[in-house]
Amino acid sequence: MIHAFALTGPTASGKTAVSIEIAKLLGCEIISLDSMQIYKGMDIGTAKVTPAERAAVPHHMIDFLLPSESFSAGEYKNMALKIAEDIVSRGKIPFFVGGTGLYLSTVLRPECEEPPRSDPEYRKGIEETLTNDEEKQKLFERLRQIDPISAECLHYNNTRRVIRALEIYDATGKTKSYFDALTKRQNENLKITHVTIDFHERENLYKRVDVRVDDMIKEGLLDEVKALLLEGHLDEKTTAAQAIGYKEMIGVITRGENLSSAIENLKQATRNYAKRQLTWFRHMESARPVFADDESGSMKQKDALIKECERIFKESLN
RNA sequence: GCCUCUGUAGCUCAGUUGGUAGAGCAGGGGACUGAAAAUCCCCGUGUCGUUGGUUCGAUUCCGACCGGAGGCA
Repeated sequence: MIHAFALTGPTASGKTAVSIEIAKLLGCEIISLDSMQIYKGMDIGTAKVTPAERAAVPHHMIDFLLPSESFSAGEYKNMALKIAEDIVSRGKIPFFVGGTGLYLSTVLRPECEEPPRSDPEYRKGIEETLTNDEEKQKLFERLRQIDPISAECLHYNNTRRVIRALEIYDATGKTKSYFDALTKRQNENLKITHVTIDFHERENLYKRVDVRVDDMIKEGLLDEVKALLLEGHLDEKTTAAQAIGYKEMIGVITRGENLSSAIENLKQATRNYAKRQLTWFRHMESARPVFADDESGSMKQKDALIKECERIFKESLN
């Protein structure tokens, strides 16, 4: 049985600073819970922990892939759990920190028969047939025949997930809902103490997002993306090229789009993303919210926030 | 000064041959099981610039006025 900590929250909520302090205080190693910080060279745009921070506290699941390589939540789970065991064997506490909700949810599920890896060729083949609304509905209808349970919780417009559900069936002859059912119960081997940072006043978060984006630009996000492009690691089709901050800069560099409007778009996309993250974490059963601002809307001192989180983690150790 | 266009949701704009209006974006809520920084779903009352007039009824037609854009001087 592994006992791990998790700290989640929307982008720019201050997770990193809190996590470093907690890790030092309670003896943790950090496992990044972030689908973009896995990539080498994507530092500024992902607000990756600095070398100094990494020297102070060991970080895992960072910088091990090129942006041109693909990755998945399943691989994340396998790798991260192995690392967590390793950390425990060294007498430290594994500490998941980041904003990718799916990765945390996946880690929390029990290990059992695994659904197949997703196949880009299969995806592309189907996507090409989806030229209009009618085709989408037809595809959805096929899923409804095969796996009505999965179809029920999907909208036919969400072709990405409709395709995934069909892919599982076509590859294995078993439905997506079959695999889902296997993991419905809790992972008995993992106990998690999960704190999520929230805001009473949404505007406080959005202001921080704007400041963060301006900082990224000052730190040289545009040059970072230029360099990645030159090295040929950021071609348009990869996941990494869709990352917020990267897609906008790619537009500036390769399509001559206006930089200041790209920055505005980047801020907007980040705010929208932060809201989605909030929704995800607020509804996670494991999540215990800690607010970065008080009810009247004024921001808490950083130390106060750290103390609050520390108290929850500390108590969970007994 | 004259002429033309224009003023409708936080923003950009549709629209009503006269019966008080609707899209996109923003904003809010939600979903999420190996692409997830992705993908998708739900939520639209606002002095229809102001003020007179015509009309049973005006945001819609007419006049004046006040903004804005352009043209001629």
